[in-house]
Amino acid sequence: MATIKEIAKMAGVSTATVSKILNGKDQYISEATRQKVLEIVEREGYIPNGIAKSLKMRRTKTIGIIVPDVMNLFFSELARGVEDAAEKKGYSVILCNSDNKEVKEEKYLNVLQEKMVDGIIMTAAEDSMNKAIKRCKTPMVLVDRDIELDMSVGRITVNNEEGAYKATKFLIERGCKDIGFISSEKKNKPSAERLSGYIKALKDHGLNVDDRKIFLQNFTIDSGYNGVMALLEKTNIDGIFCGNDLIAIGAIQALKEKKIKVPEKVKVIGFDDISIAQFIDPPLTTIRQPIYKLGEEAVNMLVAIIEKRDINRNIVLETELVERRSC
Amino acid sequence: MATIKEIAKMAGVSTATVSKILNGKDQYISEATRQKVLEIVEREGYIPNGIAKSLKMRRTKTIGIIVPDVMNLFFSELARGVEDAAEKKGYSVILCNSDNKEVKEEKYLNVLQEKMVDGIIMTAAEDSMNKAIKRCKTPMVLVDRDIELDMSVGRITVNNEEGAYKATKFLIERGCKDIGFISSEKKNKPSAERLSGYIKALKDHGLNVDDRKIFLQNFTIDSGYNGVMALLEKTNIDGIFCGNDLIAIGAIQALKEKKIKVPEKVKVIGFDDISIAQFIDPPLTTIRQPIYKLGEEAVNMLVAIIEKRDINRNIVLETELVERRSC
DNA sequence: TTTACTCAGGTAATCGTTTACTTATAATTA
DNA sequence: TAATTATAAGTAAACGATTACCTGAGTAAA
Repeated sequence: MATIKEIAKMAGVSTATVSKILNGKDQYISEATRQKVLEIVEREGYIPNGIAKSLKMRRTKTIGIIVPDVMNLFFSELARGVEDAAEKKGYSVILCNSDNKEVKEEKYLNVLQEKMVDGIIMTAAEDSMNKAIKRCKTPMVLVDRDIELDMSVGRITVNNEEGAYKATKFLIERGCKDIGFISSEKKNKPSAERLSGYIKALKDHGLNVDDRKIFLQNFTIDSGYNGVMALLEKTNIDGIFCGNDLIAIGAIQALKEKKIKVPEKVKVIGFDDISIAQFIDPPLTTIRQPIYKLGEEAVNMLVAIIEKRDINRNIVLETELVERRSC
Repeated sequence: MATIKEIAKMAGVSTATVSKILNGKDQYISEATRQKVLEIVEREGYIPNGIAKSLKMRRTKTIGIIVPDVMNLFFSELARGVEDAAEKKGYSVILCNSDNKEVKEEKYLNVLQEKMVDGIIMTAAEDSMNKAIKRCKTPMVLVDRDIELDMSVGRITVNNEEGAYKATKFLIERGCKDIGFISSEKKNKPSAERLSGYIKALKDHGLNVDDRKIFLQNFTIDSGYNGVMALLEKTNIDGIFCGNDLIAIGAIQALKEKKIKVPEKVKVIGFDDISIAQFIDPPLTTIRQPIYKLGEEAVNMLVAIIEKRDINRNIVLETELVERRSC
């Protein structure tokens, strides 16, 4: 692979001249040499060494994104939003899957710092990550899950409590009296917030909160299935608010197995509106999060932090109820 | 951020010594200095600058992956397989979404080369990419789609024709006489191969190939929907082989809308076995591709090429029919 | 005593850019 | 004419690691 030095020699100019031309700092370069250099660059298929450039410039035009799992539709959409926005701004993105494991999160945080990424977008598993995050000097924005932390990092979340409130209220208005809640553990922030919204809505409408109707495990299809099975053993339900759409999918599957009709006997509402929510049977009523936008906004905020522009470092996006046929 | 020079000064040793210790080349380092250096490294939270390292070592321990769209479940699973395997081997992965657009593919190919990735894994849209690919000096393996090219790149594909043959044969054995085929355009290699398998199976079983039963558009849910609508206008069908599961989802949706029962009136079989195939209604019978494994194998092959180990550069994985309730 | 070898570390070139300075010439101004 | 300015380059020092080669002390063998 040719280097700038060789290109310079071929063109009979200095490396400085080549560099200036390639970077548009050609105010004081004659058109003749400009053309000649460009020609040789083209002919040789010269590609500048970005690593050398990064070393000198102290920036890599690369950001890292740490998510639990890209195979999860929520995070694949988030990742896509991030990548699209990053690409527009001239950044590449390094993808890391943490499986919600602290040890992997910490490892990736380290790798990304070694690779000198300009910034990191992260969905951190738990509050216990805050030491590691604090130690990290790279600009960072936390997405989806808020972490107890000082204000040095950006945060982009969704109004979970209000979304959950809307969902629960919707079920109540459709006549449900015994509403179950299936979600992830409380140490998962969004899950905890959705639980609050659920409880608040019940109380506001004179329904009482019944622990036997609450099942907290994971944000997975399996948990949805398990949740329904567990709930049905202990109590009666005529509606389920699922902490996310994957849970809703598992829940509906379990209900079908039990020959319980959705929405006639039990109404189900999800959270997220992942892309397949409309294609399951029945099409899922759910609380839509602007997932793709979450990713875009994360990049915008991150780049602002990187460029030391002054911006709002705490964005909360709103949700929207999407009515389909599962309620 | 501290540099190796500062660490060396604090420890009262040379940078060479620090470097050797950090890289395990400490055969000729006394335990005392080793401890002292490690202590200071720990205390200062020193993280070596990977960019500088990469410049000197001429490798980045990073690979790039170019796929049409991570939001597509097929590619998110592929990406996950790649990332997991890469992580195990100490590589990071830069994610690029091409939307099947040549201009984006070429752009990313360039960016990745500038970033000096050690290798590239790619699902290239069309044969027309082969010039750009040939020009690229970085080790590369093509996944999912084969491209007319000399043997300098690795390829990992699936036996599409045989899978399609199995699928079509399965429908025939279930009593279907009028079998439609909905898939992507022919310039998409896997789609073309699946078409061949479909045709071969029909011929082998004495059924004739009817152009009105073939609809080629995209590998999307919408295309599945459009395909069914188009097919129903022109002809009768009692079975559909869908070029992938997304198409099958759209097809089933269209059939439901038309009040045509699946599988009673029309049997549907997909291709891929993406993670949600089992959760749609009815659960989708499909030809499973080892998608995750495709990603893993791609990394293994790529790393072998990077390390100049001699290996088979053309792997074809087998498919497997997964029977569920849509047939 | 001399030679040779092992041990424990240091010196400095190198990777491929960018860019603050410098230089040289030509053009303009006073 | 002299001084200034604009134009068109070139020089070389970083950026932060790695590592081939070098050094000097101690030890063992001849």
